[in-house]
Amino acid sequence: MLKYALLGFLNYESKTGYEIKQTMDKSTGHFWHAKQSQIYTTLKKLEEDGLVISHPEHQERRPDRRVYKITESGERALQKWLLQPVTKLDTHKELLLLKLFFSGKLEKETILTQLRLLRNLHERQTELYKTESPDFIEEITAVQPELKQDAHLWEATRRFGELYEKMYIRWLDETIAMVEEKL
Amino acid sequence: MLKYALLGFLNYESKTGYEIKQTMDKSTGHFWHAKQSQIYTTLKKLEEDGLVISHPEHQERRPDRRVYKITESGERALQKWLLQPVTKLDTHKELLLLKLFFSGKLEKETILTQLRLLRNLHERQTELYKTESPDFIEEITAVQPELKQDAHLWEATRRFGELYEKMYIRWLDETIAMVEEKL
DNA sequence: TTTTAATATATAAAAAATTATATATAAAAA
DNA sequence: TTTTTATATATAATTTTTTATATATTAAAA
Repeated sequence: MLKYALLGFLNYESKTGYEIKQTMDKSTGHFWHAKQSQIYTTLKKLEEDGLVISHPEHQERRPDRRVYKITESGERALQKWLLQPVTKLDTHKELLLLKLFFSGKLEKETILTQLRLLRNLHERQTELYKTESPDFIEEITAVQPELKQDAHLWEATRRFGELYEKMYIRWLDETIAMVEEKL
Repeated sequence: MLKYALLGFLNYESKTGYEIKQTMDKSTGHFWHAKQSQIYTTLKKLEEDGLVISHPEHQERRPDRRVYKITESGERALQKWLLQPVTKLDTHKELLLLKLFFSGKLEKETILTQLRLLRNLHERQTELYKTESPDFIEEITAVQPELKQDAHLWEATRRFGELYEKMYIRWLDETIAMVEEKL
């Protein structure tokens, strides 16, 4: 699927792999991420398949860079993908749940310490969703008001992150209380 | 991390790769899953590393099977891993969010159809959490009451799934309303 | 002013995960 | 009674993802 994420970004404007990485981290990062190396190799494959084209740009005081541009074929592929509905749920990996599942023989306090530590991490993440991400959206639409429709959808994805964190903290509180009482 | 999941299951009792797959699908499936092929190859690696040992069992009317057993070294590795706290959040991939993020140019009705379809999927998943999973936990503790502590933790992981689905549906309802109003 | 960290760019190697393929029996459906 | 589907077992090939490595400049810190 990463290929479609890359096409999605390039459909707004041409970019280098490096720039795409920066943009992703600030926008889709919390529901779709990739390492820089993976972005570079996927861009190469997209070019082999004719969905993007690139040209090198010489730079004076930086390594040369390679700018990628979506092709018509790439636009069609993106459009086709966007029109396909999602027909099954994603599966996720939650390390904390995996550990907890097998923690029946650990001491109560060990489990509680781990749960409380994680609660802190999620508190911090919640703050990030409430501040950083909306700023990012406002910045963009200030400069490019034609992206207002897009911005509503971006905001919906940010909102998902916020609700997710709230849910997680609620579950942690419930689970901490349960462990205190019943284990 | 799959290796620790496998050690976790084998720490309850010896099993074949096939059996582990069945058990995983019914228990950790919603927060930690693996394909059968991956389970087999990871079991092999665990044996090379001395964390499990296996022996083949001849069967009359079935292909021979290979039963894996955790070693002392494996038990120590599992214990050590369980004691390490989780220090950073998992990242997830949510296909629907990725599509939505790039859907600014799609027709309103196309987006709504996709959101409503996904809402159905999540409704069904919610039902599964409310019925299937608790049954599974009750079955086990009926036969092995010494696993009651474990069962509380298993129930907590099931509860996570339930809260997650509720949150997802709430977000879908919010988002559907937003699209109807603002796009 | 030397060292360290950050920015900008990318490839190579290794590990993890998915998809495809293979064999054999039993049970169910056509 | 032939075909299909489900159960039980596993390996091979491919794709995806992560980790490690590489180069060069600028800015910041010691």
